[in-house]
Amino acid sequence: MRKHNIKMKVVNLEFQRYSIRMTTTSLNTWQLVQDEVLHRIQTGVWSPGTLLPTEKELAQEFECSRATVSRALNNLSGEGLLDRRRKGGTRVNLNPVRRATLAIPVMREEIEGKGSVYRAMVLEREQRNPTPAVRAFLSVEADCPMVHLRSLHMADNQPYAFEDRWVNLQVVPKFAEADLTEISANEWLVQNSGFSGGDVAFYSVNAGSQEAENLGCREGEALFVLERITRVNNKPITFVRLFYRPGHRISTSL
Amino acid sequence: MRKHNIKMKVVNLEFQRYSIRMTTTSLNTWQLVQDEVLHRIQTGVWSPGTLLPTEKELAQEFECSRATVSRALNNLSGEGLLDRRRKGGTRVNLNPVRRATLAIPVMREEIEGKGSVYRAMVLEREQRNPTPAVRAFLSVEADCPMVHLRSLHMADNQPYAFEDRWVNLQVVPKFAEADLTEISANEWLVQNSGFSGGDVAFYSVNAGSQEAENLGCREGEALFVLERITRVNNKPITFVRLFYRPGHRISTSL
DNA sequence: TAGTGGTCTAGACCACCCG
DNA sequence: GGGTGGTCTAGACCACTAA
Repeated sequence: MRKHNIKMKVVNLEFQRYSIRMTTTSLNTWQLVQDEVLHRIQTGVWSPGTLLPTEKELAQEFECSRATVSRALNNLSGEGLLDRRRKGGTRVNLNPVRRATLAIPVMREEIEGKGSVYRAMVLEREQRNPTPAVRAFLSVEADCPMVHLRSLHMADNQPYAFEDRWVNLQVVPKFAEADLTEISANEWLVQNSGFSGGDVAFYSVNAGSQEAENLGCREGEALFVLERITRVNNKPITFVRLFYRPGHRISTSL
Repeated sequence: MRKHNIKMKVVNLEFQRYSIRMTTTSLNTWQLVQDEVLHRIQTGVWSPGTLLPTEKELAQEFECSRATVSRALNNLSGEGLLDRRRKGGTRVNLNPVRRATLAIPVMREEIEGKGSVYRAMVLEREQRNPTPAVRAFLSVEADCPMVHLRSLHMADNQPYAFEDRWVNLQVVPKFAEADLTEISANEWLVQNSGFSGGDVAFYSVNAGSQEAENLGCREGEALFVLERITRVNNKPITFVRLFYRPGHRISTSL
């Protein structure tokens, strides 16, 4: 996309948003194309359901290569704004399913990132077989050796999150001797075992007596819960529930 | 990346995972490269902190173009596994910050996607100025004309989520006459106004009397809340809180 | 079956930034 | 300053699928 000597329509649109462009310093062609397409969608030039010109046509209009147009459109498609299919062309999604990307950091970084001092303490640690509920969740055998941990994550010496974790010793037997005074179970596992996938869920529960006691809140208070199953090679390696203190929220931008 | 006539090491690794490859039918070069790099990370060939070979070297090893290697590595970087910087090279992240991508669909699609019948009812609709709390959230003036809506989303005639929404009539004046019997407020806004960005947050609250009554649950039960501010052109257009019925969870895979 | 987007290449130039 | 990744191109072939 040449910055000068360009079609009238594009010049106008670029000019309208020049103040924005000046600040964001987006000089890349694919970003300019993406912004321009986004702008046309937002202003209704291409309303929901509209069939966009082909990549080749857009490449001609913007005077850039098809690959560059493709990158821009694929980005918008990844954000849920466009629906692209071979032969069918590219359309503006009727109901743009926005996808929110949440970062799930290590607890230490989450807390230190807020400027607080991180500290963790292991409250309870036992080696045992899984409870029936845990067994069902992880689909492991009844006699599978596991470590059950309860820990507390502190921010500035205030309870921040209560952790209830099961670790599968069949997959990571060395965890039985892991020293968790320096690093947390999560950090140990990240550094000492692979990682291939898992599931995350968020939900909300009323605090039980155990959570209330450890988090220093009333029983029954609504707690935000992050639940995660981590697998390596399709074998469940750990199952963890993180009960955040009341008022915790996770947020992101669209 | 040629499938045959390839270095011994790669052949071996491909062979080890052949059963997986057979099922996933990933024939693209960039996917093969990505899988291979992922595999080397997971098996510790490239442990956390390790500096990877340059794109050019990897392109030579995999016998493909640098652009293809670049795509594979950039994908992994986007997933938080790699840290890439010019001149600095590509490293395996020490603490892989996993990013979970959550889809935030329109309520109708969320419910119909579960095979249930969707129905929505507007419980209350009034035109008024914002409360101080809403004003602070949206940073609008005190005399900004708004519509305050309370609605209930039903799945198979059971309460599914309770919605508390404010719409900024300064930005979308036509909303004042919107007919919300056929489509929901969200759908109306998606189709009748642009969209440029917003913030989403998830948290958890105890059900108040209003939520309990409408969702048919006890007061004090822990509810999962999705809160969203949507903007067009940096002007707040709507602010919505969705209180899901007890037990609701959102989940995703890593 | 024809037309669209998906992928890949070889090469080029450039911006960034570590040493 | 030099080496890395970031971007871009022109062209090619291919996979999918709507008409």
